[in-house]
Amino acid sequence: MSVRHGLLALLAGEPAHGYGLKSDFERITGSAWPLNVGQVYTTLARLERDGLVTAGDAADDSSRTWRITRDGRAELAAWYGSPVDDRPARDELAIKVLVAIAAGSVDVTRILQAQRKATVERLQEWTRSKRQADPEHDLAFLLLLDALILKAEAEVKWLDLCEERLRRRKPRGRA
Amino acid sequence: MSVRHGLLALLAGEPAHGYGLKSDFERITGSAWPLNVGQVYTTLARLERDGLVTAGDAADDSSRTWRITRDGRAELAAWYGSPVDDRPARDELAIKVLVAIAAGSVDVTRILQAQRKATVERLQEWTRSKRQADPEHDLAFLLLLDALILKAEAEVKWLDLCEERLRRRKPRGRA
DNA sequence: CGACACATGTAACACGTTACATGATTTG
DNA sequence: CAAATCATGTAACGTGTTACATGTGTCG
Repeated sequence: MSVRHGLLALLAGEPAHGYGLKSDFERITGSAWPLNVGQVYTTLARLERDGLVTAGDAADDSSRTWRITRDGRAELAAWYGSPVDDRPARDELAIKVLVAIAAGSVDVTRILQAQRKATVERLQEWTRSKRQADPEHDLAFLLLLDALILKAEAEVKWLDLCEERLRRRKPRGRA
Repeated sequence: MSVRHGLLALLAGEPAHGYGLKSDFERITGSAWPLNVGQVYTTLARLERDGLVTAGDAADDSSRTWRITRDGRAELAAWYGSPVDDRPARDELAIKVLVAIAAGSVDVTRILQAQRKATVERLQEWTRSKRQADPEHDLAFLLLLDALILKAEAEVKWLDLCEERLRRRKPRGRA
């Protein structure tokens, strides 16, 4: 529900056109998460269906101005006020590794190393970007990079841990 | 595509019934990610549609045995062989914080602290579970806990970083 | 017999996402 | 004028997810 609530949050600031929301969203998220403009409109339609936003008819000037409703503000406040989902979302990488281990006949180490390589590469890109960012102006972008970097670091740590645990278990089949 | 590929991977080991796949999946992922059995069947139907699995008709004994196809094995190998999605998935927490900052009129610190509290709580639960796990038998479960813990730790670090960066920027409005 | 695990499946909906069609306005 | 940007929207599809309906077998 990121896009949904993201747009709601933007509209809480001031009414806007669908097209503008796309730009705002991308500016705020430093273009790390591009948003297809079509998705803005589908999402707005769903928000309208749920009574969280309204828009004047486009009849007059072919551009609709979207506004958040009272219910919308309540929903937004609830979103802000409650921590992001309590139980862990399905993690594709973890599932991949776990089923690979369970399968037995798969070269798990190769998977781990390939993933590690890819993740470290992304990590370096982001670290590079971070050095070039201006802490005064690009605060949001910087925070975003921090998030990506910390996540990637955690992933690398986990991959290493997997290898270690596997090695520690594996001593069998060989002298 | 976690469920989809997860089931495919399980079927690569040996043919199975839909119901059994549910149990296998949950056993392997330590019941951290329960899988509604209905989803198993919808997913199997989609895999069948895509030619990645086949199943005999249930006509005979009302239980269908699902098998992976050659295309299925190819797809699975591709999944194993390529790192998990290159560009970062939309991160609800990051988006929440970024739009909250952009909004200006939202108490970001409260959001950060509420989230921190919730995350630390989960962290402690998982750490407790980890202490009780047997490294010999519950290897998969242990790895899963490691993943959750490392992720949560990264999240906490990020939340702290956000607060710090905000504090560092904020010195205004007060003597 | 009654509860529980085994077993299958459909219908409906959620959000996310892309591709496509269309037009107005601005600017080089 | 042509290209880019602004602007709106629909159609279609993907996975994930839940609720519901249905039946068999087994064990206490």
